[in-house]
Amino acid sequence: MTRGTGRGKTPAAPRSVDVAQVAGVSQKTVSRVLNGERYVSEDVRRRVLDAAEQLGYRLNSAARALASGRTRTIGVVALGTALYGPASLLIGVERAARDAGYALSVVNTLEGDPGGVGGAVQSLLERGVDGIVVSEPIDEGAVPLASEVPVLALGAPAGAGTPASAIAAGVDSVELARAATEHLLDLGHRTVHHLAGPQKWFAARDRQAGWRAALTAHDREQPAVVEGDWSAASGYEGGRRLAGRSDLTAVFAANDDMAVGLIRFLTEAGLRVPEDVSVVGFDDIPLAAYVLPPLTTVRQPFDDVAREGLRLLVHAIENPDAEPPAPQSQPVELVVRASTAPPASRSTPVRTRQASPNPDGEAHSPPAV
Amino acid sequence: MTRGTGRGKTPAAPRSVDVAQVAGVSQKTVSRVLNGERYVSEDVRRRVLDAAEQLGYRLNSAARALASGRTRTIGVVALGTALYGPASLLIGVERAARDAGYALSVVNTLEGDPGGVGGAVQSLLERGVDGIVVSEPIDEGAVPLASEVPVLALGAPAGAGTPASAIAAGVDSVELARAATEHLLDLGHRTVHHLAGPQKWFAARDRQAGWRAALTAHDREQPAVVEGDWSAASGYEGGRRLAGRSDLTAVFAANDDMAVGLIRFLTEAGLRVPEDVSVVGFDDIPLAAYVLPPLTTVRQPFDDVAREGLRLLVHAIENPDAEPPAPQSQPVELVVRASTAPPASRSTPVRTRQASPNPDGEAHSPPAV
DNA sequence: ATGAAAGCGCTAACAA
DNA sequence: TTGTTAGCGCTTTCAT
Repeated sequence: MTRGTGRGKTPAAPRSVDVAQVAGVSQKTVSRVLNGERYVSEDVRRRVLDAAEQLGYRLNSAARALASGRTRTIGVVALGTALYGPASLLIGVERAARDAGYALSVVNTLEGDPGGVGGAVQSLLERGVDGIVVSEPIDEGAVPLASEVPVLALGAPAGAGTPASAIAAGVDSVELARAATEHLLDLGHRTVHHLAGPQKWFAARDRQAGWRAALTAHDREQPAVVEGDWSAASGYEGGRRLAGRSDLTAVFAANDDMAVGLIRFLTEAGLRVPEDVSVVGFDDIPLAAYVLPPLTTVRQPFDDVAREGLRLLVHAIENPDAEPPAPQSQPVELVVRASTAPPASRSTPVRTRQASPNPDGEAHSPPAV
Repeated sequence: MTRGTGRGKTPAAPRSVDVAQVAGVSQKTVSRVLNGERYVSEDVRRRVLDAAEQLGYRLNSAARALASGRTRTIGVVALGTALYGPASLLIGVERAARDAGYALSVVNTLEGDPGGVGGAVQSLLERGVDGIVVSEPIDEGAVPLASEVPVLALGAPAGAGTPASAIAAGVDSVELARAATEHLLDLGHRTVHHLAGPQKWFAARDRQAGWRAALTAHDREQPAVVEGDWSAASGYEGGRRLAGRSDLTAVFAANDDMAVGLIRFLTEAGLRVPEDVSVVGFDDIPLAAYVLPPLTTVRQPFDDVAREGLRLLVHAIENPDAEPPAPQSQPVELVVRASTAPPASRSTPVRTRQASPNPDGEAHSPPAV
């Protein structure tokens, strides 16, 4: 195999030997400079860098990976959803990885795909990643997170379903959910209903647990939970199930999208938000402040979570033996807007309109503003 | 360097030679089987696969990449935003790449980072990617898309600013925007105002061009464009600038988020949507059907776009010389919901309320429902 | 249809 | 502080 030195179209990319030759040093020295190792004179360093620049040299990371056994790549197993939470986490992970000098290889698992996570992890290992991030894992029986590289479970509670070898990081969703629920209780509501996320998500369970904890702490009744799938559509449907309850004055929805769907249903059913029913969401999506009414919600510091998780992962990669550094907890931030109010303001219903049968409102019916 | 055969913790991963030995064939034959090459007897194939399974063999893709010069990896340069459009495109790209047998390496560029795209492309080339996708490129002077591998500009119009070597794919945003605008004209509005996206985005320019084309075709007046930054917040601000116009009965917003912010402002300003002002968005985000009023918008087939773009890219990677296959165009889909209506219905203003000074509505003001 | 040998471009160990 | 020598685990010629 001749390196296309002939007059082919591509003039063969320069290698580190070429740089070495131009700089008048050995190839190993070039390697030293490129890796920032110690014991290189400033003079030599300059010459090497100049030569590299002059030749337009670019490191071949496949060769480096083969020789070193490391790829400086972190694999991410994500869910392949454009939901605000997962998407934000992915962005945070990418940024943190890049800052730490790692590239990112992303594999999505279709939800419901059996063995999806396992297969994704396998393909990443084949790719030689140095570490793996499983973002927003869902609990589908045994998750095969055990592997020869460190694994970060982003959004899973430590211990729950994850093997001890895995690192866990995330916000304390339980605490956030509790804060959301208590906000409603503080406003004077007797109890708070819950529109939950799909229970195979750890995130959904945590939020439900936080809601339950708040009610328990205040010794309130715990209404039956209605479960959605995170979508606004399911929030709308959830509204249909909740609207009939006689003690419905406050709802904690497990995410903002469902809260929006819920509000739409309640509004169409003639219930005013927040006069008749208060609603709290979760996430603080960018639209939350601009829907009508502006949504009271709980902010998730996705960027901080991703950054913190990656710090732990990179530490585990680069110090295989050392104790993991102490995780830092993230601050709770409740954002109070206009979708919550004291229950007292239940006066006379203003409008009474039937909920439209088609949630899309494709028809030109007068809008509910 | 001894392959950790000593009694270290890790028992050294099996290599293809090991598989060959177990199967009783040469190492090259193992390679043949693994790559699905022809001329391997069914018997040998079986033996090799069994041996591989038995040993728990996993291909070392760094070695493969070094030897073959190909990584079977596609690099993606994305914008690092959780906006629905870019996020959806990324998901589509990942799926399509995986289906085609390619892994994905993702690099985000912070918007406003000078030379961001260039640097990202460099790092991907260093990583040895076989092709590059630049998602939702923005026009910041010369985009250095020229490179030794095929580049797909996803969301850029063919030709505009992209070198000839690049492949372009995307929806025909101009056509979609024209359709949105014509929907409003068809309803009887004399003209349509435009809340545009940031003009350095190709997507924003295309939508504006489509809007202008529709007005020109119908010989209508073209009101001054108000520019936002895609966010609901900027839509709200845009509303402040638009609300004073005397002929404001219809607005085409360049994306759904801005439309939502705009509607919020108009509502607070005492203008009803759609009775006083009709609003059309762009994207059809999942929430579009559930905000109040449900948003008339134009659907972008992100998944189709990504799939089609990747088809072209993979073709270019695997057939460097061949002509590119003909791109398929995507269907226009206008989703009519409740935020648009004929202008005639302008009757008597019902409420007249000042726009609140704080867009977040943190106060417990009665909601605008 | 299968095998032998060479080498991809780098880093790791050991010298000097 | 710098250089020498071996591989890393595959794919690629070229034989057979």
